[in-house]
Amino acid sequence: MSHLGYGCLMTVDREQVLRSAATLLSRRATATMDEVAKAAGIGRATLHRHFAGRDALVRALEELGLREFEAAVESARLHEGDPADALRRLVTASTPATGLLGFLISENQLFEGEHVNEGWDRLDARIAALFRRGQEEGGFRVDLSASWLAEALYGLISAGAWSVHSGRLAANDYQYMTTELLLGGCTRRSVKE
Amino acid sequence: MSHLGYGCLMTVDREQVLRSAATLLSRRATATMDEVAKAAGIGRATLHRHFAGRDALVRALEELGLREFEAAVESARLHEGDPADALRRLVTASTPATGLLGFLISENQLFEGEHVNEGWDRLDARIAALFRRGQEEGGFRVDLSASWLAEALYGLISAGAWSVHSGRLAANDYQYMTTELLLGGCTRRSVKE
DNA sequence: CCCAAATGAGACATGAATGTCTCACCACTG
DNA sequence: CAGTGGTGAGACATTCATGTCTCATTTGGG
Repeated sequence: MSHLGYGCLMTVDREQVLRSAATLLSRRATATMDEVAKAAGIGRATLHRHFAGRDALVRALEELGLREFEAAVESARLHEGDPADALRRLVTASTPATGLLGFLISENQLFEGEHVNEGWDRLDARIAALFRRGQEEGGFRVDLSASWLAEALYGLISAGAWSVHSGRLAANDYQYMTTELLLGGCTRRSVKE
Repeated sequence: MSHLGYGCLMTVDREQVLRSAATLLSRRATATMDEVAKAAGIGRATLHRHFAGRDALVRALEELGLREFEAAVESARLHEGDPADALRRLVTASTPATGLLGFLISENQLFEGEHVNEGWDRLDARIAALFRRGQEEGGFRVDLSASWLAEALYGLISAGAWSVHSGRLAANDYQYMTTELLLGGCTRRSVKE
């Protein structure tokens, strides 16, 4: 039973499989189960033993990504201290999940009519609230809507994840490049022009 | 012969089909040809008459998106005047193509090993050159690499396209939100802190 | 050393999407 | 008022990914 995850010697690392799957699927969503398996370095049969099917795989991806991002949001304590610092903490804490997030962000219509993960909406609201707080406390510009800033954050995370994976951006630079660009864009200028 | 495109009364608007296909596929890349057809408001048979198959459809998408983006880059005259203004012109000129770009940006591994569109690389280089020029002329910060700024631009275009399509961002605000965030992030501060 | 558990490779059946075709219908043309 | 060209709907065969299974092999534990 590798059911609850870690441990269980000799068994496939479920999370590792999901991470490589996310990386592959985020840039070629039509990839075959066989390709997903190969990308994870396992056999297709084994992949099927862990995930009943493609749907189950994608749902597991959603779940893990959401769980990790939620943990990141939690640990970043968005409501405390300087909003800019809170944003930095968020980017730092979510760094390990960028691969999964890249997938969830770009493919966000995974299951047709389905009530788009309420969990995601909740996190989205908390992040937008951070930007709103920054605006109210005077540090962030108010001419860029909080919800747009949240969307921009997702876009930059996604772009950063891909840049790192494709070798155009050093992994060590990811956090700085992302936070600086976003903060630079949403911080109010001390002086006009 | 609707071969060369526009005109031809009574015939399906090829570009319109491609645009709606891009919008759909960018958020659910596994969508069926039938769904693509319905999204475009035409029958599956008609879709097949215009595009030999799924591959042909995607390639046509690539082609049109690249062509439109190239035209935008061209008309923006990136090497002239203030780099910030050039960037504004680019965002403005590329606005009609955001739907297509959103697809091409997120799904950029469309055909396995294939030489990633050299056309795209060329445009990418020109855009990175714009940011580099901005850095050399002193207007843009140099601690964010030009290639990262280019990637960030793509990410923001993609995020903006989706925000507009999903109703979270007014179409009229798209250009302002995108350019202001990016320019705010890459412009050097007149005063420290 | 032997057993249990998990894996990889492959064969196989199934099903869904694909691609092709026919036919009736409508719009515009001459 | 035919005639032409494009279309939608549906039937159909086919392909290919999927999902299930078996079996040999490897790995780690008792």
